[in-house]
Order: sequence, then structure tokens, then C-alpha cells
Amino acid sequence: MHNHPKKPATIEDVARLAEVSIATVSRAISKPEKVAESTRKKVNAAIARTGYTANAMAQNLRRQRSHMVLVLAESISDPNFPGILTGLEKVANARGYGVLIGNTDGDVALEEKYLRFLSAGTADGLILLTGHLPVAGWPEQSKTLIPPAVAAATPVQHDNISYVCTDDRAAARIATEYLMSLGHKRIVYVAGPKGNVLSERRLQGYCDALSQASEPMSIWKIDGDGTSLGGRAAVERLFIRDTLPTAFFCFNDNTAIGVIGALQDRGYDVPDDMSVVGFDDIPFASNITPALTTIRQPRSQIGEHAMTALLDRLAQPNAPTEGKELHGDLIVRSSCSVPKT
Amino acid sequence: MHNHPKKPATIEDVARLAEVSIATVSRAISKPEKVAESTRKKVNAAIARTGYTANAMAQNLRRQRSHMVLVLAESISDPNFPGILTGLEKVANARGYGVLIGNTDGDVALEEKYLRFLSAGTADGLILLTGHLPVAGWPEQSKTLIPPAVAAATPVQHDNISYVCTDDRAAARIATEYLMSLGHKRIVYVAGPKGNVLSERRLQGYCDALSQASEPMSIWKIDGDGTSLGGRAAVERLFIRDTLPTAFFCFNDNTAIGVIGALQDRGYDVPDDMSVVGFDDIPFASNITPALTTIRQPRSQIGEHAMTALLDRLAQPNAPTEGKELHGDLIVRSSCSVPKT
DNA sequence: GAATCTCATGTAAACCTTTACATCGGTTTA
DNA sequence: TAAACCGATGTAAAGGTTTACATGAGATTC
Repeated sequence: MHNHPKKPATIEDVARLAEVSIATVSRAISKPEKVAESTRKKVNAAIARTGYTANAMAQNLRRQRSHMVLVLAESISDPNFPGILTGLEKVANARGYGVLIGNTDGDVALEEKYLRFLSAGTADGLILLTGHLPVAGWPEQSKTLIPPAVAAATPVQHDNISYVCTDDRAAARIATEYLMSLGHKRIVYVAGPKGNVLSERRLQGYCDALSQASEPMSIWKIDGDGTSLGGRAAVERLFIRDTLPTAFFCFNDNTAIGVIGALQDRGYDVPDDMSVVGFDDIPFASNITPALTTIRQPRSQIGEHAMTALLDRLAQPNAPTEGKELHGDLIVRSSCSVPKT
Repeated sequence: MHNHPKKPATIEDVARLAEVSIATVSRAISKPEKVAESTRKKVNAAIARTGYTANAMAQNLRRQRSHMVLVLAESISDPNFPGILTGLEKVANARGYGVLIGNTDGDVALEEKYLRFLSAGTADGLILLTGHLPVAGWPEQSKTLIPPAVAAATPVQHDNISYVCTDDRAAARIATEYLMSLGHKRIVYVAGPKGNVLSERRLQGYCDALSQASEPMSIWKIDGDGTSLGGRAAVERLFIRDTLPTAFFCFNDNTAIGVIGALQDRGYDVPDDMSVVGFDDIPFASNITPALTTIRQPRSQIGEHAMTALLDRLAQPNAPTEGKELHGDLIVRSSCSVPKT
């Protein structure tokens, strides 16, 4: 087999070899039932002989579809990112789409740069992992100008954007109720970054649980920032007070890890002296000492649902948008026990 | 401003509005110096008025370049992945390229599927995070058929593929020497998955260090699998013996975490009774107790160099391939001390 | 004052598909 | 036997750029 690998074979090469027109080749590939058995065979043989692969760029141009989805993430290094991406990638791949990554690092200019992918036709749709609408202008523009987008992991409020995330409120409630069921009366919520939507949602769930208590319990919230350092700092600030909590419900696992570290540094035992529960179930939650009790975010599922919603939308542009909240499970490990006092 | 957002503006719309030909518009955009000042102004005004963005698919088709790079990863969830991806993404973005993710999960069929992106022209080049050449057929094919590719994180042996990774051997040697400098005489290497290239490289570095010892030290290697469970299992197996090591050098941080956990479960104190050093410096290395002493892989840098090499290659197809090994730093934390015995 | 050069712009081909429409031989129907 | 139909195939347009080449007007040279 002595072929000239100069240029990749085009549909024309195949057509010539199969002695048919390029239209027939195209049909033989995409609508085999429309072409006679014998011809199909000739074409397939020619394809095999030439090693033909349809040029995606020409297809895209003609079909006005790139079959790419842009995933805009604030930080690729977020511990939740890989899981979500896995889910996104899985269904995109299954449905013939590719996944394009845009890491914004919170930089608005970068974000805008990536959004140009949409207007240029490089990507057909958008997955928002940033927790906010892209550029400031978006919400005011007419519906039709907004490309198909769905927000994942963090809900986004917009008529024209679906979202899928964990039911934070319900999950936070479950976590708090768990602590209450162990007998804790003084439970503090260590919040996330200021203004963080997820932190607010989890706070609500925490409040929901408290409000159901047999004897009144007071809401106790201290600030964190979603990092383990923030968790440490929060604990330090707490120790200035005279009353201490018996349990911590943390915005996320990173915070919880910081809290546990600070507590241990102060000589407290977790869970014997104080209980801690996190949120996320990041991979290392089970590797710290004590193993962290936490809420598992269904990361991969979030990704799968989000991508499904987006691709459905692409196929059916006028489908209504919807918000989907997935259940987060409480994973009980060893960072909680009955209160000492 | 009452515009009809039916269809996105094309170069023709701009040309009409600016009263020039489409060629001039194209030039005004890509080669501004080739067009008269006055015309350029008219064109820019028209672009602004129409909100024109060049259709990327048409450009790609014409230029025979997609300006996309495919990143083939075995597992998106690998703790090293986000860091590398960040680096890859950063330089790709800076140079006008997009990053496409292909998660293979070790599935050859999936891998082949993604490779079709290359022959179809969806991607111009390939970053291999898989540690091996794509499909089995590759190495035998003629040079010209292999699309531009560079391996990152794990070296790959092929005439036509550059790679960039950590200098594992040197780094492992540094880690081992550190342990030796503390006075350890019985250092065990907890290996990675069977046949793993990186594990072999690190083993060599470990041996290098040992061979330089003033009094002869024997090579002591036990199997792991790169997971914390594997680390635990390795320790369990070790305790069947009568002599125990005083220090562990682990293939990676995950393994080290498992080793530490198992040691602690057995009632040993780390680092007082035994020392442990890992490899990678994953984000949680500093959050475990004791904080893990480890080698920091320059993840982001690896990504940056790999992408740079690839894009350079794309611009200069005949540039020679090369292997680049980056320095890994020893990060001293609290998991090591002088041996007790 | 003709020949030559330069610069700005226009014309049209090329990139590779997909697909609406036309064509044509062969059945079926009236 | 003409009309209508059907299935398989071909023709050509369209999708939106980039760019080699052609054109034409002004400036430069002899």
C-alpha cells in the first residue's frame, strides 16, 4: 500500500475512487438508508482505502454548529471541579460534543475573551461554573442574544438560564439535624466568603434545622472564607468569647479542615471535645484525622445533568429553563460525637 | 439603535456598510497596515455598528487550523491534573488557542475516539497526560502521520514527541538524601503501580542516594499502587517482617498519607517513631497531621512548558523534539525527624 | 510626456462539506 | 400506453473566510 500522505483525503478523493458523486459519499456516511446497498459498499471500501475522515471544520461551517461546549470556570483548582468536569465530559462525549475549558480566575477581561468563543461559533453553548452571569451587560440584553447556557454547582438567577446544583438548604439542614440528634445545643455555622450564594443557602438550611428544635436554639454564625486558613482564623476569633460551641457546621470541607486543625492545636480533641461537619466531601475528607463527617455533593451527577440540560436546550432552543437541585448525602465518619458538656 | 439580531453579522454586512469589498474588511482586521487610514476607520465603524465577530469556523476552514489543542488525560481527578491544566490553559489562552479536554479513563476506545479530533482537524495538536503513546499503531507509522504532540508529566519515548516532566530521579534523590541526613539507615521505598514509569524513575533516584552513603545501605522496596489504600496495605505487609524501617519514601503523597494513617493506627507516632516523605505536594499535603514533607512537582510550570513546546512545534513543524525535566523542590514540613532507634 | 513603480482596493478562487432540487431509469397505476 | 410515482444518484449552491492575482490611479523617473 503505497499512499501519498501529503494531504488528508477529502470527500472528493473518496468519490473519485468509488466512482460516484461527492453527494452520494456524503449520504452514504450520514444517511446510509438513502443509498443503494451496492453503492454503499463501494463507498465504504473507498473510505477505507483512502483513510478518509470528514473535515470537521467544513462540516461545522456548513451545519452552523461547532459541537463544542465552553465550560467557564472560576478556578480549575477548586476541589469540586474535577468531579463536575468528569460528569460534564461524560455526557458531552456520549452525545458527540467536545468540552472546551475556560479558566477565568475571576478576571472579567478573560471571561469576555472566552465568551467570544460563543459569538464566533467556536462553541455552541456555555456551562457556567462561575456562579454569576458572564459580563455585566447580559441580563439587560434581549433574550435572543443570550446563547444557550446552564449554570452548574452554583445557581444563577436568570430567566433564560437553567441551573443544576446541590440542594444546599436541605443538605445543610440534614447536617445540622444530625448534630442536634447527637445532643448538641450550641452549634456554630462557619460561613464561606462574604456574599457567597452557596454559603447563604447552607445558612438557611442550618436555620431551618435550628427552628425545629424542641427547646429554642440560637443562630450562631461566624465568618470564614472557604479556605482552611479561614477556618483556622474563625476558630481563633471564637476563643476570645467566653462561651464556646460544642459543634461546628462548616461551609465546606476546606473550612472544616482548618477548624479541626485549629481545635487540635488548642488541645481539643475532635470529636471527643467538639464535633465538626463539613460540606462537599472532597477526596481528602476521608484521609484527615479524624475522618470528616460531611455532606457529599453529587459532583459528577451535577455535571451530567448540567450538560444534558444544555445539550437538550441546543437541540430544542425554546425549551423552558429550569432549576434542578440534587440531593446531597450526609456521609458519617468520625468527626462527630455526643457533646461532652 | 434598532438592529435585527436575526443572524449574526458577516463580513459582507460590514463591507456593505463600509462601502468597501470584503477583502478590504478582512485586511483591515488582520493586516491593518495594508489598508489606508481612512478606510480602516470606516471599516472599524462598520464593525462596531454591526457587532461583527468573524466566524471562527469559516476562518478555521480557510486557514486549515482550528487553534485548538486536545489534552488527553487518563483521569481528570488525578490530584496533579488541575495544576497542569492551569499551566496548559494559561499559555494556550495567551497564544490564541483553546484547550479541549479528553478524559480517557484508560479506555482505548475512548482514546481513539478523541484522536479522531486530530484527523478531523478539530484540534491541531495533542498534549498527552496519559503516559503512553495513543493507540498501539502509532509508533510504527511514518513520522509525518503523527500529529504534533507533547507528553506532559510522564515522559514518553518517541522520536517525534517532546516531553516535559519533573526530574523525578534528581528529586527522589534529594528526598532520600534528606532522610539520610537526618540519620536514617533503614529507608524503604514504597513504590507506585506496577510498571509505572514515574515510580521507576523515583526508585532510581532513591538508589542513587543510597549508593552514596558512607556506610552501605540496602535497597528496600515494597509495592504500592499510588493510592492511600495501597500505602496502608504496604505498611501492613511490612509488619509481618521482624526488622522495620525508620523512614518511608513514598511514590506519591496519596501513598504517604496511607502510610501515615496505617502507622498511626498501629500506635506509631509520625515523625517521632518513623519518618515519611511523599511526592507531588498535592494541596492537602499541608493539611494532614503531621504536615507532609514532600517533593513539590512544578505542575503549572510543566503545563506551561508543555503547551509552549507544542505551540512552537505547530508554528515550526520541523523543530527538533526535546525532553525537558523540571526541578522538583523538597518541601520540608513535619513528617520527618531523626530516627529513634 | 511616456514608462515604470507603488499603493490601495477589488475580483474570484479555494477551503470541504451538506442538501435542496433536478434528473433519469424503472415500476406501478389507470 | 401514457401518467404518475419512486428510488438512486448527480448538480450546484451555500456556508464565511482568506489571499493570490488583477486593476487602476498617482507619484516617480528618465
